[in-house]
Amino acid sequence: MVIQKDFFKDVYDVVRLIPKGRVTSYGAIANYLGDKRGARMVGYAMNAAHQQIPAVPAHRVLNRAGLLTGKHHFAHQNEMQELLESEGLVVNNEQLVDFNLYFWDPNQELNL
DNA sequence: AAGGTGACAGTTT
DNA sequence: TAAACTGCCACCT
Repeated sequence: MVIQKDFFKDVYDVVRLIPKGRVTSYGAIANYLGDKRGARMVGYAMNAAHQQIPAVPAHRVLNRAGLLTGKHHFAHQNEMQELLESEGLVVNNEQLVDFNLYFWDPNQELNL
């Protein structure tokens, strides 16, 4: 498949809009897309994010608790944490410190 | 064609 | 208060 469904494309677009040093949650993206129940679909979409061009900053997308649930899907399991730390964020035991502080809500920031 | 899985989230016990 | 279960919808076998 050359392209992905619009839902996936929209997910990637939103993720690419996340500012450097900020993070968001799957549910927030799903909510922005209007599918509050589609949080799992967002995560599934991210599963194919690695083959998207330009690369989608999937490392900025965490779960509701701020856990790096998807780090296992990266080329290197520490890649996600390294990238987050590279952006000035702090990760402790698979969890982002002050997740709420760095949280980036598309519905709020994009002022839908 | 049908069933099972999954980078989540909300509700209930 | 913390832990566990169910609900959801698209993709894969």
